[in-house]
Amino acid sequence: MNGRADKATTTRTRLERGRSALGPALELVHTGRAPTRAVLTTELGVTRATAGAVAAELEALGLILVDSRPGAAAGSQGRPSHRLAVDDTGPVVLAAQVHADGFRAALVALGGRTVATTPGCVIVSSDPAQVLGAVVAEGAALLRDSGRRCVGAGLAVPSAVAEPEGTALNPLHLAWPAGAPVRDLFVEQVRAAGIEGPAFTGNDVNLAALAEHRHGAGRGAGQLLCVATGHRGVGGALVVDGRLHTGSSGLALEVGHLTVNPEGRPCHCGSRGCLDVETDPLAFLDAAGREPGPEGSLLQQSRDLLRTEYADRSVRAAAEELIDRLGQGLAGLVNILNPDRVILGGLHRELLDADPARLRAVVADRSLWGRSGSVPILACTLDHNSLVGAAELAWQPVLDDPLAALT
Amino acid sequence: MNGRADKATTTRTRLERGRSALGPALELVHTGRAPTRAVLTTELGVTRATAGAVAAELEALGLILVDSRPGAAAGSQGRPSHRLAVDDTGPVVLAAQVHADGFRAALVALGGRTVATTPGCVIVSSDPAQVLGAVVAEGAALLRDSGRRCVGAGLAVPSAVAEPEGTALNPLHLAWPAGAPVRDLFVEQVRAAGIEGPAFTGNDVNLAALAEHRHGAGRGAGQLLCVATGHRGVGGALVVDGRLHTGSSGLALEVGHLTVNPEGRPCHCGSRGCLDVETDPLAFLDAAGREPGPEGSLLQQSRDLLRTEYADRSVRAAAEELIDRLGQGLAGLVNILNPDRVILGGLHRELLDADPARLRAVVADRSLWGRSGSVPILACTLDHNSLVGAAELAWQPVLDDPLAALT
DNA sequence: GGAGTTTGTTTAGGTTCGGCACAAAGTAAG
DNA sequence: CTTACTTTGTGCCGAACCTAAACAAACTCC
Repeated sequence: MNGRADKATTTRTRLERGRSALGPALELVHTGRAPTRAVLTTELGVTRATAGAVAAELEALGLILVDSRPGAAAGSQGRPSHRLAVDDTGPVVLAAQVHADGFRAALVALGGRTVATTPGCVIVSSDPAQVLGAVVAEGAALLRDSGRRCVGAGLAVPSAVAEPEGTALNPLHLAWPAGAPVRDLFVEQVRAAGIEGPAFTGNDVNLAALAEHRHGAGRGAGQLLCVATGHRGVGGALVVDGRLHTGSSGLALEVGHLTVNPEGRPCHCGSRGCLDVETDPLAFLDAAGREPGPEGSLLQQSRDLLRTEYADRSVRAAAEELIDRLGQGLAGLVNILNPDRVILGGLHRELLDADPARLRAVVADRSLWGRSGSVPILACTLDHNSLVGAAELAWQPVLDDPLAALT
Repeated sequence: MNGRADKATTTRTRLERGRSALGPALELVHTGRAPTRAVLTTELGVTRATAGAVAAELEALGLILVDSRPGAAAGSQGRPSHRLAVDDTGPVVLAAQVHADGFRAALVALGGRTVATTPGCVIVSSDPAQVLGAVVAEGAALLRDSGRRCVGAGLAVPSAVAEPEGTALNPLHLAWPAGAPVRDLFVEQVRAAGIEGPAFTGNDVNLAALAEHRHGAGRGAGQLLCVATGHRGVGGALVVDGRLHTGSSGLALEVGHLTVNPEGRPCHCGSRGCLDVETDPLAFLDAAGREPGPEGSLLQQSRDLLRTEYADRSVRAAAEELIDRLGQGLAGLVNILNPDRVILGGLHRELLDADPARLRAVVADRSLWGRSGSVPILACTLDHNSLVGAAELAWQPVLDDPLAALT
C-alpha cells in the first residue's frame, strides 16, 4: 500500500464552532444587515449559541467589534442584544480606479467605508503598466501613512474584462491597446510595491453595480440591473442574488449595441441607432447642438448643461430625446433580464433626475408586462461607486472564507 | 420562562451519513455524470466512505441501482468501481405539455427517460380548466396502466408564467385569457385526479432549455442560451449553472421584442422589426410568398417548405433573410448574456440546419468579441424537450432533497 | 419592585464527515 | 498461475460543527 490515492489530507486544527457560517455572518455585518447579534442569529438561521460563537470568532480575527457592554443598546422589551459593527481599526483593501479623466486610489474598510483617498490624479502616459504603476504607488503611499494591514487590492477599469485571462477588451478611453493584460499588470505592480493579498480587476460599471447592491441604492434587490454612461459608450451590469452576473467569460451586459433608434446615428459596430451612440454624453451634446469639449470632460459638460440650462429649449429637447432612447433600451433589458430594480449612473442618472416621470413612462410603455413596467428605476447613491466596488472585489475572498483569507 | 422563543425543534432521527450530499449525488446520476461510484466520489469531492453511504441511501430510497456484482465493470487498472444507474422500476413524474397543436402527457423516469406517453391529442376547448382536465386525465390513465409511483407533475405552456402567482401572461396560441392561473388550475386538476406529489407549471421554451441542458445538446454548458419559435412569436431561456434564470418574477428572456430589422414589419408592441415578427414561421411564409395555413400548423408548413423546396429561389431568399434577422437577434443576446453555448429549437433549428455557416457568420460579425463570436450554436437534440423539461420541474424537489421529497 | 420578555451562556449530546487501515477486485508481466 | 501493482469498497474512530435545553442576565412595563 505505498501508492496511495487519497491525497486530500486537509488537517484542520481549530476547535471553535461556527466556522462554516463565518463568511455569511461577516457579509451580513459588512452590508449592514446584522446590526445586532440577535439579528445575526435569525438571519443566519442558527441557534443563539452558534451565532455567539461566530461573532466571537470574527471579533478574534479583528474584523468586527461586539459591543457587549450593558446599556449599549435598548429600545424594545427584553434584554438588549449586543451590537455588531465593523472594526474601524481592522484591515483594509486597496481600491483603485482608472478612467478617462484620470485615476484614483483609496483604502476601503469593511462596510464599504473609505478611510483614505487620493485626490483625482491626471494620467500622464498611455502605457498601461506605467499608469497602473502610478496608481499602485499612490495606494502604497496611502497604506504607509495609515499603517494598516492590507488584505487585497481591486482595480476598476472602463473596459470589459475577459475572464479568466483578465484582459481589457475595449479600453478605448484610456488609449490602451485592446486586449491589454490589465489583471496581470495590476498584480505585478501590486507585488512590486510590496502590497499583500490577492489583486483583482473588473469592469467599472460591474463594480459600481456591486457597490450599489451592497451599500447603496441596490440594497436588498434580488436582481439588480445597473446601466451607466461616463464619457463614451454605455455599460451595464446585473447582480443576481448578491453576485455579479458576468456571463461565461466576463463579457455579459455589454448592452451598448441594443438598437434603440432605427433611424439613428451610425455606430462603429455597423448598425445604427445603438444605445452606445444614442445615449452617451456625446450624443447629448450633439442633440443639444453644443460643441463637445475634450473627451475626459464630456460627462461634466453634459451635467452642467442639464443642471443649469434645462430651461433652454434645445437642452430640454435633447434630454427628452435621450430619455426616450434610454427608456427604449432599458425596456429591452427589462424584458430580457426581468430585474426587480434598475439603477442608473453617470449621465443616465442625470437624465433620470431631469424628468423621472418621462423615463419611467417610456420603460413601462415599452416593456411588456405591467409588472415589469413598474420596475423601480433609481439613481445611484454612492460617491465613487466603482472605487467601492473595486474594494468589494478585494474583500470577496475574506467574505467567502475569513479564516482562510486572513491566515 | 414560559414564552420561549426557540421554536426550531427539528428532531432528526436517521443515523446514516451522507445526507447533505444526497441531492447533488442524485443529480449527478440523473444527468449521467456519475456512471460509477468512483466518479461520484470525485464529482462530489467527498471521501469514498461518504460516497458509498450516499449511494447506498439513494438505493434504499428506490431511486438508483448500485451494481456491486464483481465483474460488472472493467477496462482500466485497479478494482472496478460499482456502476450506478437510475432504477428503472422507480418512481416517475407526470409530464404534460399544451401547445397550439394540441396536448400530450407522459410519464418520465429519472434520467429523463420517457416510460409512457400519449399520442398527440387535439384540444377541443378554449377553457383552460377543461383543457388541463383532459391533459391530467390522460396522464392519470398512463399512471394507472403503469402502476408506478408518482412523485410530482409538471406542465409546459406556450406562455410566460409569472411567479410567484403562476399565471400565464400571454397564452395567445391557446385562446386562453391573459393572466389565466394555470399553476392553480393544474394543481387543482392533479389533486382531483388523485395524483400525488407537488405540481408545477413553466414556460415551454424555459423547460426545453432545462431539458436540453440536462439530457441534450446543452450538457456541460455553464451558461446556456436557448431560443426557439414554434408557431407565433419567439421564446428564449437561459440556464446558468444548471438552474433556469427566471428573473425576479419569472419573466426573463422575453426576447421577442429585440429590434432586428429597423425597416421591418410592424409589431403589436408598437415598434417595428421585432424578433417576434421577423423570425417566426409566419414571417418565413410571408417572406417566401406563401399563404399561411391554420395557426397550429405554421411550423410544420415552414419546415416542409425548407426541407423540400430549398432549391426554390423564393424559399432560399426567405430563409436567408430570416437567418440574418435571427443572427442579429442572437448577437444582441450574446452581447448581453455572454453564454458559452446557444441552442436553437423549432423553426430556428431548421434555419440553422439550412445554412449553419451563414447564421454563425452573422452572429460572429454582429457580436462584439471574437470570443463571443465563436459561441457554439447548436440544434436541440431531444424529442419533446418541453415535455422532458416539465418532468425536470417535477423532479426538482427530489433532486434538491430526496429524503424530504419522498417521505 | 416584581412580572414578563428577550438575549447571552453553558453544557450535553448528536449528526456528519474526514482520516486511516485494510480488504477486495481488477490489470500487467513473468 | 503467480506475483506485483493499481484502484476501489468498507469499517472504525475521532474531529468539527451544530442543536437542544436549561439557566443567567438585562432590559421594559405596570
